[in-house]
Amino acid sequence: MAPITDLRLDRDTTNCSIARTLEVVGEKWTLLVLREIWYGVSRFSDLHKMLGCPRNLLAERLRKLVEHGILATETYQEDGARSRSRYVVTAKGNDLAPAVLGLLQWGDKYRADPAGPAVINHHRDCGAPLTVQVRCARDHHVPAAEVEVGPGPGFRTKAAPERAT
Amino acid sequence: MAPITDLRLDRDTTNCSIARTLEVVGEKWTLLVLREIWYGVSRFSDLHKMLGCPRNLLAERLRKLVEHGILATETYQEDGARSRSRYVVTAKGNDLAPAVLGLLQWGDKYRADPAGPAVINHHRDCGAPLTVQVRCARDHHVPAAEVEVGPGPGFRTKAAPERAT
DNA sequence: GACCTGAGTACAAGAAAGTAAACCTAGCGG
DNA sequence: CCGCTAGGTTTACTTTCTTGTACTCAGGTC
Repeated sequence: MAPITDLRLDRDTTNCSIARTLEVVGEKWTLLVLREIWYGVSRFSDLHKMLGCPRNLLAERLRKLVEHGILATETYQEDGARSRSRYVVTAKGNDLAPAVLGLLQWGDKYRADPAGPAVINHHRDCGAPLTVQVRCARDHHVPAAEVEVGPGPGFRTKAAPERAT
Repeated sequence: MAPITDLRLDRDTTNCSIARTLEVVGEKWTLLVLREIWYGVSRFSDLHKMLGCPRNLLAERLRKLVEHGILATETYQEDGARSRSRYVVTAKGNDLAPAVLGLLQWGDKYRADPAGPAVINHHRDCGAPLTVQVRCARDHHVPAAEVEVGPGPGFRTKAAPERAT
């Protein structure tokens, strides 16, 4: 990745989508909660069992994820049991899949268990395994070295060095 | 995303590439440091200026990233100045690009600044803007709803409920 | 030889986040 | 109507992070 122009030292760093995403999902456990739910675990106590994280943190993370529309709660009732609630991933939550699968892919490549990856993702429709890729609008595969970073419409500089009037 | 089989309640969660990746880059500031370096900021004091994070944390994050081979230090010398060191991203670091651009993409979609994104990434070779996509080996574009999660070679169950001999 | 700059290290004090474990509450089954 | 279970709260404690200053060290400038 290389900057196309100088995004450099007077750039206003407060408008950053990466930072804003991390505000929502950057805390410890948050992405792992999401992972578990993707993997099919949906109830509070099961999540707690799988993750081994403190219950209050789990509760807090779930609340935040629901608040941000990444998860939703559903109530359901099994025969002869009282109604329960469980968590499901929304479309907004599913849009985090590229990012999370990107982390998974990196871990598989560089920090894998000797035995290999614990899970493998496939395309439901054709059975082939998945990769996360950066693509351009003309559908070229774009390796990181060919990424060019440039200013967008929300680009700002901070405290433009204007002289006193 | 849906599990193909029950990865469920007796799954051994210690073999997880997502968790292992987050051990390296999951702390506060780490991915933002990487962002700055991708954006062309490479010197300690400049990184400090841009991020506004405590110097000791910046030093610690940089050390860890270098330790893990995501960054490397280079020394360089400008005319008539003494030699300095700066940080550059390695190939291993560049492999985090899909994950980080995935976070960026999500932020652009759901938490954008009113003015729009601060940066836009293009394909250097053709100028077209980028997206991060999940693709299968047969090159289908795979939306999250078509991702099927199954056990891999490193899949383990924990404390298999074996009877006493 | 005194001072400046870049690249850190060292320390202290307070705030925030994370951890551990006990406690609470609503239904159901007996 | 007692206890069990799922789904949380509360409270106490520990670790990290933040804020902010001070110090080091090397090479170059004045």
